[in-house]
Amino acid sequence: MVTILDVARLAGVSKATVSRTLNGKVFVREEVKARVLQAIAETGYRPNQLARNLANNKTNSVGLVITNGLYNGPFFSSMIYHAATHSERHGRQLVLADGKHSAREEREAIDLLLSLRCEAIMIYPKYLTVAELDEIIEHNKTPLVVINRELERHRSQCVFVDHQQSCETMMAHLLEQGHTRIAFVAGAEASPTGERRLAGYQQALRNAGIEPDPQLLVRGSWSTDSGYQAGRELLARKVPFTCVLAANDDMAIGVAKACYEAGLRLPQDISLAGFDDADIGKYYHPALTTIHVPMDEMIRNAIEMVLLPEASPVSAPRGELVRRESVAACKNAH
Amino acid sequence: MVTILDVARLAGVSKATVSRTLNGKVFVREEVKARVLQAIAETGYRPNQLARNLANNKTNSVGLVITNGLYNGPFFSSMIYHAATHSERHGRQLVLADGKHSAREEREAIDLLLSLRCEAIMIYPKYLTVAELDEIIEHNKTPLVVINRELERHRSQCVFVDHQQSCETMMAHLLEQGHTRIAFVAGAEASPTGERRLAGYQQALRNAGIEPDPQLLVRGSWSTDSGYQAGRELLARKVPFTCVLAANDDMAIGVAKACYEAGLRLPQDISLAGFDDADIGKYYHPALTTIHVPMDEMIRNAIEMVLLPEASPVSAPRGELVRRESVAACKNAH
DNA sequence: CTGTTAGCGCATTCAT
DNA sequence: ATGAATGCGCTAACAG
Repeated sequence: MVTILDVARLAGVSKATVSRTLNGKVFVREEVKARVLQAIAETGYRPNQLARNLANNKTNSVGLVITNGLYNGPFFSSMIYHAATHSERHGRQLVLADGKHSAREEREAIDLLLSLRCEAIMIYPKYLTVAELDEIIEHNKTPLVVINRELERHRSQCVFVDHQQSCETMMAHLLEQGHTRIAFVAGAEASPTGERRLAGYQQALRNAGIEPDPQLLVRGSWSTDSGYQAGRELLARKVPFTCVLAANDDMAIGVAKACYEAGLRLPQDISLAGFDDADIGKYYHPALTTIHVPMDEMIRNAIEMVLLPEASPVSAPRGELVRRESVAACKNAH
Repeated sequence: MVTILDVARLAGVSKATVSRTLNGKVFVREEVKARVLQAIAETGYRPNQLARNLANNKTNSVGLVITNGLYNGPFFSSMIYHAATHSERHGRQLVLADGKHSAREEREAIDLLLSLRCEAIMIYPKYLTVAELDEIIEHNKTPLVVINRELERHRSQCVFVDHQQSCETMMAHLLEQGHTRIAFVAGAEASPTGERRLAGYQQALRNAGIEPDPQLLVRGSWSTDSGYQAGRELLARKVPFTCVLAANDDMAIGVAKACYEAGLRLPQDISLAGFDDADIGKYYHPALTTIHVPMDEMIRNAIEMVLLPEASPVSAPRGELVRRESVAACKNAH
């Protein structure tokens, strides 16, 4: 591998001069600069970022910890997309680390990013609890921001949306359409997001004077397939309902498949709604009513929090109802 | 930041000893080791990977260049997922670099990864031509593998599937179902993948004694929305067709939306098929007939090629027909 | 404007 | 088994 020294020798200058012409902070005589550039071209020299970063004690990179198994779905691919875009916008390289399947591994992923000397770290936690995250933040010097968790002790180190209230917004819409027998496909157990959405569902029902019927509740695990299974389960119970709300769009689409298989029409026979506003929802038939989670804004906020600590704190973005075709007025409504 | 020296001092040993207990290659007296570990715990020391990598001249990382704007779709999210999984399996960290919007920027992304001293680099090119890729491979010492391009001069540095023949396989199925008026929604212009699929479409038609009708061909740009527009365009032309083949699943779903809007039923009125076997296809209604592109296998091969150069070369995986519900026998068939 | 020197933090000789 | 010294490739004073 050709180093800066090789270039310096070939150009008949010192390493420092090569470094200078490369970094352009200090003036170098045009003639000398030309010789150096020439030597660089001839040797095919490429600065070693490792050495550079070590010398500067600065890496120009931000890390993102998420569970690899999740990259796949539309939700996380959108997250990675925005993370990469906004990192780039701030001149930083995005480094991904896999949180895998346990709190310990999520910690290790953070450690890896820390040892890589990322300037800042973002984490979309799956296993680490709020208390553990608080502790990690407190024991670390590098800026750390948690995505999708509310950290009461660290308001400037988290971005999130209020899932419960988003769900209540959705429920208000559903109830307004005359639905009262609304089934709910919950997210994975122990998922804070899932629990908040479930809580919103139950709260909205009670506010409307309706006691949640356990027969109308079934648990999925976020995947489309789990939504499909949940839909079948719901149908098999033979309890009446006119509307299904799934805790994310993927599961909603799974539910739709189960309905279609049972010969039901959407939205004429069953109304359906989800959460997240995945791209597919817009093109699905019928187009899926959902709650838009402002991923772009969340990630942008997260990156700015962590890269521009002096920036004014931003308010939590809110989920927004997106009315499309999959929810119709309830025909049985009196 | 606490360094190895701080730990050494606190433990009353030399830096070398700390390094040794950390790397475990050389024996260290248990008692001393314990003291060192103790000191590490007390100081919260975390080895600096930069320094470590520089000293070892080795980074344990592999780079992946793709166009950020593409992260979003199911195709690329699946790619990133598998890339991360297989890198991990080989103990390597995946680093993403954005190829952005031009050949120059794709080159820069490679350069970045090179300067980061990734051990190996994978690229899913969008703008760089085969000739340029050949040249890049020849001028570089670090292993480089190109995904989704056939490099005749570098058989061991590329993984790909034969899109034309995959398309012919699909067409054979469609023709077999009695369709003769088959519309085609092509991919983005100048996309080799798109062109190969288009060529397969036309070739299959000619082989069946049917002259491709330009009225049945419309160009999209891979996105669902472009598929939707293409579908509307097709319908607006008022030329008869019984089947639409889209160059990827996203566009197929866009076409489906256009059909539904026009009051057409799938597959009774129009058969529909796509490519890539995106997850959604399985749950779409009707479930989408498609060609499975073995992303998992491709990426695994790519990583092994580049990390285990002595491994025996693998044969190109083939796209496989996945028959589902969106294609029905042509009722007009004589 | 340019060369010299001294680190950045760690791994690895070579001695002991 | 452990310590001292050297170097990885580069940047940043410090001189001149």
